[in-house]
Amino acid sequence: MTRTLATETVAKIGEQVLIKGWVNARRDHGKIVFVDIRDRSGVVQVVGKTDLGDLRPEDVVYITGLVKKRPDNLVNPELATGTVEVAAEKVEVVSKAEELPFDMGQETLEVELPTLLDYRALTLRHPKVQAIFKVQEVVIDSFRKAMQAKDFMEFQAPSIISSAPEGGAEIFEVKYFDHKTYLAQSPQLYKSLLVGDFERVFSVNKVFRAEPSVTTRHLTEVVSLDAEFGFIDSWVEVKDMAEYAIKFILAEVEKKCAQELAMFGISVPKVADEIPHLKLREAQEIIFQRTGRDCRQEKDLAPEDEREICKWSLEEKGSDLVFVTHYPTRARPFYTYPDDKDPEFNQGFDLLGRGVEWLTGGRRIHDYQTLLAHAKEWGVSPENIQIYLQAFKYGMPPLGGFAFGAERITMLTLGLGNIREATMFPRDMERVDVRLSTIQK
RNA sequence: GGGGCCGUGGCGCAGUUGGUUAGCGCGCUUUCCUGUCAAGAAAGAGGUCGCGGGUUCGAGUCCCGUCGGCCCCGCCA
Repeated sequence: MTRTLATETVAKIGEQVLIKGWVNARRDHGKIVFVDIRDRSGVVQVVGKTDLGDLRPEDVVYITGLVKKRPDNLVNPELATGTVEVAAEKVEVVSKAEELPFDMGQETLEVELPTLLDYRALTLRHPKVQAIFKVQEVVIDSFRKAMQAKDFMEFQAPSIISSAPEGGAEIFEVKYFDHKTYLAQSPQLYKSLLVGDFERVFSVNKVFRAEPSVTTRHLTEVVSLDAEFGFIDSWVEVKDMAEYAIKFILAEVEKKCAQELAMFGISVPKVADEIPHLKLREAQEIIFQRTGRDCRQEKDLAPEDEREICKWSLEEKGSDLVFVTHYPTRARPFYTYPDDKDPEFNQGFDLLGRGVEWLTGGRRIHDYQTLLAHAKEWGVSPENIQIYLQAFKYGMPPLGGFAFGAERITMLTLGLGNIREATMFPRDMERVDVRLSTIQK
């Protein structure tokens, strides 16, 4: 007999089926026993005699039985398969589970972060935990679809690089035969140079940052959603493309993940018809006006300021998302394009949402001589970025691009408190599946 | 790298101004129960309070050290 998935039972009333899955819960009434069986489609109730009484949570079972329509008074409206149940005839335990370290039967898995991650193979079975990664899948998939719809070509960026394009402190060194190489902290230089070859490119890949920071929003290994394109008239076009992408992504999440969002009791971030954008100095002025906190000379917004400007955006503009543009030129990498009117500030931007950065982007310098001059001024040796410079030496259109953090979009869309929850196997300074401080002893 | 907080049975927590046998919920074991869907009921097992030292007649409860964890800041996606 071929397997029937849990949710397929509703269409098979009166039929004999074979259900394969995990025991989600067992309710033993003595002469009658109920067992919820979970598979990738969902959960269905199996009803039977005492032979179901020995089943324990997470046992893998094959159950043959008859699908029965439940009487009206026994329908469970909370369950997608609540109108039916499977009357067990044969029960086979394929794999017996040991006693669980915590209760998996709760609607919300009530464990602390270390427990959640220490038992990752197990906690990933919980429906609400799975919902996080369903959302993440849609985020990444819809980024691809958004860029493809705009004629961008996906490419594979290298992870092993020979020099650090954006400063050196936060980069992992890699032993590479007899040479010193690094893990890429961004596909930046590659996506930019590829604009000289393909005009419009994007990539979905891991980037690595050796920043010694342990916060709720930093990881050492993250999924970067990158895009870059040429023949732009101004940085505004780059911002608009990023805006298009995130609107597309959030609309897809809203459409495809209604159930998942409901589990977290949250809706996708509110986006205004046009996402508000303001210069860093304007943002700082607003913060000063609203809070009296004077950060007007700072080169960036502190986390507290980011939260405040997001609050402002939601209250005044009805948007959870807000662009902050024109950061001090010296505070950004050598390739960012200084503003024509005010070269102290550049044509770059961040997208903030629900208090945290989602994206960084901007226009890049396309003129070869200017780029060379900037590289030198920034202390970047031209020999180290030869492959990059080559693209600009032989004709490069005006260009720009942006990069989203996939885990951050997931985290903030669902309102999670820690980015590690939005990562299946998070890497940070103190954890690589196991806690490093524990195994070093 | 700087600062704050925390560490009590498998999990999540409570333990008043230090004072007799350390509590609760979930889970676990046994029993009862034919309609539950976080099933219910009854009984039971399981901790000496991260570790080391100190103060005290007496410490989970105060002090020092140590190990571990969480959060905030710097930096960023």
